[in-house]
Amino acid sequence: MLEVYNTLSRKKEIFIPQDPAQVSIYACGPTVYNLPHIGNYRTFFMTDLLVRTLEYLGYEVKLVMNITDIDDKTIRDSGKAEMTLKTFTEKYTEEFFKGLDLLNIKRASEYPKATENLAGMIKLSQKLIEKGLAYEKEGSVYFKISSFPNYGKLSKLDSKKIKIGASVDVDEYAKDNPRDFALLKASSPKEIMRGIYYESPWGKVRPGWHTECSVMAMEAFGPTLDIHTGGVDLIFPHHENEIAQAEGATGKPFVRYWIHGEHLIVNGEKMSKSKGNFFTLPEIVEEYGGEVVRFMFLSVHYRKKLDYTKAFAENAKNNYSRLRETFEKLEFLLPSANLSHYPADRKTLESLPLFEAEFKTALEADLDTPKALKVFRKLSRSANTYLEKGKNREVLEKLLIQYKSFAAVLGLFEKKDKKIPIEVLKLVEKRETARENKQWEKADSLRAKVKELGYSVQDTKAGPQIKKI
RNA sequence: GCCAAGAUGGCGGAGCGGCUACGCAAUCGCCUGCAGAGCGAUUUCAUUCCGGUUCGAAUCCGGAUCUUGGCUCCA
Repeated sequence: MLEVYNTLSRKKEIFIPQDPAQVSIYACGPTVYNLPHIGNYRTFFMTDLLVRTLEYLGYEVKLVMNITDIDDKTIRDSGKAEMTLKTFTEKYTEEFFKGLDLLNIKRASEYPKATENLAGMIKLSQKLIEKGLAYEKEGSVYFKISSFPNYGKLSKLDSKKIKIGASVDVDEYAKDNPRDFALLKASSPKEIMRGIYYESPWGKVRPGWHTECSVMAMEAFGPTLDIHTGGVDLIFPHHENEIAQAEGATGKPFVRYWIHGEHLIVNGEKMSKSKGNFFTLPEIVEEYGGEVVRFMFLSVHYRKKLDYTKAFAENAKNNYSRLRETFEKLEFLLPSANLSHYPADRKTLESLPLFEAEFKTALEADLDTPKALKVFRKLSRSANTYLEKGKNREVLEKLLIQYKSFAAVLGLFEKKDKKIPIEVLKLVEKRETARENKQWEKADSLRAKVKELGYSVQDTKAGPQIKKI
């Protein structure tokens, strides 16, 4: 039984999908106007973790994540770059996918784009106008929050008390009430000149940000979906508005479980370009590797702020390496493991189901990855201890299977190691011969050569273990 | 102003009512031609402050102090 924290109730709830055959998840995806930063990816990671956990627990999952490829920022920055909106957003969509791969984030079933869903948005707007929940003004369509009594139920904000921002939008668009939000925005003359518009009953328009998500989510799953994910900052107004639009139109509950991921901050401060503490994913991956970044995410619960600091990153790197070391050792030793030479260690074998149970319990408790990692470490230690005294094939096999099972749920150790070059293998072989003949100087110089090629050799009882540095 | 979240050892950072976090650092041992790396074990050391609940609290409940975040584009 999976328990998740539902923002709607502010409580942990037992998760029961409406359709036992398939869990429906909609995740807010990126706005493709620049390289996503590491905090963005923490949220995408969180959704990936959720999917993997559900699959581990035996569910079939369908995940849909949108790509916002038209909004104020994409229009503005594509203009600055003197590119068409399409070319510009395609470039950053590709970057986004590259980032997912770096973090072993599994692809969603679909990535619908805002620009491809205008028909649905226009239809939704029409329906809301018919119901008296929206109105047209100067070519834009706005949602009238005063007509929707449930407004504020997710964010727990009183719609009358929401502070009106000093945003330019307030005067830029003629709304009845400054708190009303746009479903469709009238395209500006400049936008029309660039071809950024769609024909609608109210003239040439482009989508409002909130509209696309409601439309694409319902397009994929119908009026009610199981889970909707996103970052905490989307609770208000984005998700609040999604609820208003969807429930206003259908009269049915839109989302059964809202799951929000906390932010990543840097040295105790919010990431921002002006503070100079803004990190894109490639920058950090460059230094630590994608799996270590993933490990960082895993080591802090998704509803807790992750304070990214140098010390924290180093810590994660060490912890990660220790786990990986054991994994590699198991893989390395297994082929040469003797069937009967060593006795099967009962204690080790019997501990495996216990670890498995503990691991599962941890994830079921609102995706408690820090605890799951703790169990993983226990397994690692247990494996290490066993390897010191015995190498029975059966035990090694079972340890490795267990190891891989944990790793798969957490999304670790998936990077396929590039094949070791023949050159390196030959050098190592020569070195072994030299060692057998006790030609230590020769052996050492060969080791140095191997190192130059970017590999290290460790002498073990089972022979030399080669690793990429 | 209105909502939230958090304060743990030399450092970083888990823990969510009783039981080992873990990593770094230190010590010992194993392994080794050497080296590195690895592995195991060990010591010292903490729970922001003040109350309360409890047989028992880092953990639950008040209060204080400090820090951070949201209320506006935002993962």
